[in-house]
Amino acid sequence: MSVKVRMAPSPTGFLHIGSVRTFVFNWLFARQRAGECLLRIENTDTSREVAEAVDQIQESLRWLGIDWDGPVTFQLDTAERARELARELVEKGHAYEDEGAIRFRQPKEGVVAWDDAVRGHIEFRNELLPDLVIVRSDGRPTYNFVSPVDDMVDRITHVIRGDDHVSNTPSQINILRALGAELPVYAHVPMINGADGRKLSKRHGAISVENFRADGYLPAALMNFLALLGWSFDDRTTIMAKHELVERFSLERVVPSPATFDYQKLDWMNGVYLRDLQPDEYAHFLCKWLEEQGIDWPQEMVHATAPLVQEKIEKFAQYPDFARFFFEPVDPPEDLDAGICQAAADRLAGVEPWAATAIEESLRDLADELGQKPRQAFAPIRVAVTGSKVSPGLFESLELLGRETSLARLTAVAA
RNA sequence: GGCCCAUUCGUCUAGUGGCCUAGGACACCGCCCUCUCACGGCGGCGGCACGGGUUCGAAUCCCGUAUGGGCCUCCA
Repeated sequence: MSVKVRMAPSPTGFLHIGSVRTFVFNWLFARQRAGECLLRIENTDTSREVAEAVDQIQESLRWLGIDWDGPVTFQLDTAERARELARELVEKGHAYEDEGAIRFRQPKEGVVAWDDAVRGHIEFRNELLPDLVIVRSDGRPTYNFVSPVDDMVDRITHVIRGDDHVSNTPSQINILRALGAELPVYAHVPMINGADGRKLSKRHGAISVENFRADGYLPAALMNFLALLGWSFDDRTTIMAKHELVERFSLERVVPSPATFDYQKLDWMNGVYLRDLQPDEYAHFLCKWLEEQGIDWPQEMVHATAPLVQEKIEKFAQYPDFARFFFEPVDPPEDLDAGICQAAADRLAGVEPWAATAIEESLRDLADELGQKPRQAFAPIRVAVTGSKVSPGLFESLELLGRETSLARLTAVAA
């Protein structure tokens, strides 16, 4: 039998990375089993809805490479259907009116239990479950009612969601039973915390997909990282392309305990993906990112610098500072060794051809003649030319900058 | 407070009673490479929350404690 899952964000703002991790699991599961993955916006609480959120959510998912089957649906669209079912429940004695609202009548004895695909057997005593409101006095059905109803109507086979829903599950199961519906398989995946063990929030760093996009992470790297938060393939595999994740994912290997979001590991992983790109691909993604950030440096030059920075930075957000000297004037400190800069300028004036290897040869000769170690001699030259003690390869940078600019920067220090 | 859940290096995790002298990755430290930074190579540091059981044998099973989290809204 084919599986069917749903991703169910609420449109209250940008897509939170924790929700996305849950969606990644849903998506991987569905794609692996050649099933369906729906996108349902849970907008039952109209007061918290943010207008642009619905578009934003889709844009974020598309960017990450997560697609969905069929049109986007809205929880509110099934409100009428839910109201009818609520009335039926009242007629059958499974629910009752209470000050204009309708409450679900929980069974008063026994237990409600399910075998969670992630956490195993879980059970609750019915007598402890409150009779929850399923339709508000203003007629809008509540989340805990519409959600199982939609799952029933959509014939969802696996409900894969955050474990903050564990406590809602017994009530939703009782509702589904009262409705005569078949139960889906439940899989409650652990939450993601910040380094302090608290819920991941702004003060921890990037939290929405848009944040990560703006920081210059690659979608494939982000997905790889997210998939590994609470799931693993084996004891050693960490870098996995999308198709490999799809092939290898399984709910059985999702762990039940919460995970901490490790930004450093994400950075490392993104660096791995960045370095693995073909040079032209790298340049292409870099240009796209710069454009998104509103930085309009000449594309041709950006392309030329790409091979010089590819192995040096872990995310595109580091590019502007690292490569700025290619595009803008530098402002080196006063205390540079003017002598060696002038000597370098003199030497470089006659280098032919103006290419990294010839430049390197010439500067090494200079260092040699001055009786200095290369690292010692090149330091002031680097600062004079790039404005920083840390930069892409010096000789390649000089080549790219061109003789004129290079000499100008070197002599500017001497002046 | 009640109910439910979780607990292996700092972090992500492997581990389903003997393969564990607990493995890998990130981070960190050291060395090598080296024009800086990074990459790469080599090495190091570091963990089964605690206490009881069960068993010939427990990170793995059971009970308790502690800690953390979730839910207990006419929020989702």
